[in-house]
Amino acid sequence: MEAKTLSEHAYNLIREEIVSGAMAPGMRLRGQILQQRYGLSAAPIREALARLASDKLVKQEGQKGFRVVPLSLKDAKDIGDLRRLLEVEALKASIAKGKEEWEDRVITTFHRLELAEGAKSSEGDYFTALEHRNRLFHDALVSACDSEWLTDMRSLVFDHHERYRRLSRIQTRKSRKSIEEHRALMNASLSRDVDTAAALIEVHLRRTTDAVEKHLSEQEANDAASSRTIPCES
Amino acid sequence: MEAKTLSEHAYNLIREEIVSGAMAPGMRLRGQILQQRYGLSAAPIREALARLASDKLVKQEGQKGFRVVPLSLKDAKDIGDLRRLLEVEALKASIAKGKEEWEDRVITTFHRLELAEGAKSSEGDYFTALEHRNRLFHDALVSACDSEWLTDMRSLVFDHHERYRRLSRIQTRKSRKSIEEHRALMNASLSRDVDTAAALIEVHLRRTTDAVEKHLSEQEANDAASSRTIPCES
DNA sequence: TTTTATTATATTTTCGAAATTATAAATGTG
DNA sequence: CACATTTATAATTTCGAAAATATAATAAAA
Repeated sequence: MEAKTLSEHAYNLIREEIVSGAMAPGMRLRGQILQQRYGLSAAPIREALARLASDKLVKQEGQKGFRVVPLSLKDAKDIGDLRRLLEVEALKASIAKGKEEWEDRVITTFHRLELAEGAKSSEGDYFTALEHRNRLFHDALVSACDSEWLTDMRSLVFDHHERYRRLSRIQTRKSRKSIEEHRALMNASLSRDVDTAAALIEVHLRRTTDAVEKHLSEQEANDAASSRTIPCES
Repeated sequence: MEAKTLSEHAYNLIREEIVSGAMAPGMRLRGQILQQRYGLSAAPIREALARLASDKLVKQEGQKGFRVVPLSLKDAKDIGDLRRLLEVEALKASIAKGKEEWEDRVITTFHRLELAEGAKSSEGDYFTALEHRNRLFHDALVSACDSEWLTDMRSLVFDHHERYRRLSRIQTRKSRKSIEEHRALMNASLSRDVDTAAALIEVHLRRTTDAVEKHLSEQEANDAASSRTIPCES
């Protein structure tokens, strides 16, 4: 986790800000501003942005600089589909290979997630904490998958999916009983019931994706209506 | 395809050299050498390498510079599995959405591949040409898949898979009747027989992967034997 | 007034060199 | 002779500024 180089450090920082939503979708990433924000020179910043471009988190447009990749309904669907495909596969592999250590990790992270979901939703960065623990639980589930390629790719798609999820979370606050979904998922996984677990995660992911898509299509409708009067350039 | 920036240009050039095998797996990528090779300064070279690092084609080791990611039996398996997963999915989507233009493209690229496979294998860069046309055919098959995410991920994994494929191609020269496999794949796809096409590509990819793995495990056995006497640092 | 050129400004991109870090060689010590 | 320490060398990484490019503002022409 420690950054051996300034480029790497910048990469981690900017990445986190993009995934968390602190840097808004579509936002321009001006070199000078980033440089003084992190107290760095042009080179490491640009290297970080170059890597983020390969991660599809930023987009470089000719010689017009970089910007955070915008959100779109189309991408929400494609990312949702891809995440389901990868996560199901990773979960199957993980269940097949998981040892005691894996079981412990699943149980622990579920417990923490349960606590967070039970807490009152008024607290400060409640959603951030929830999102974090949600990620830790899902990471734990697939952590016994021994294909680095599958896990890395899943992780990348997860990050993108999170950008979308944060959007709809603010509105649909714990409307659905995700605690029970998570528990069922854990139980099926620990009892090595691959088919049930796969079916459960499939449904679980499809639900979150549906919520995102619903929220985004409504928003796009609004945007289309308002942009007829106020053409805006972020 | 045109590079708007020197970084992008360098990225394309180095990428091609790595995927084609011109830059050997494990090889160190010294800045100065790359700079004078392409007539560029440090900045664009490093940006290119940073992007290639996110593509998993090069690895940055602390402050010891970059090197081409080495080949390994483990990665060959993982990449093979992942390619199958993605390509099957992309093919299904493509068959479902493909229009006349897609059919034309599939037929055309198959024809060119057929010609190349029929040619005598003694010619200069016969394998390079074959590899190229093989790629164009497979690209055509999945070209109607409208998920940019799925196609991009597939394309990345395809590149990695190619690195491995080139290795075994030199030995197993057209031992298997890949022309017929490709023809069957085309026919099933064009007649919109999703299940058959999926099964065929599954088998087709598994065969190439098996050949790669076989070749690599033999090589690893040899390496292990010889490295006992001559510890070598590339 | 609208459109097209021209100038000025701001940003990105690239370079060449300095600073940092690793590698190799050389020197000294147990 | 082996082993740790120091010195020298080479490489990567980072900086600060120049070059190239785009954006905005101004002026000229239709």
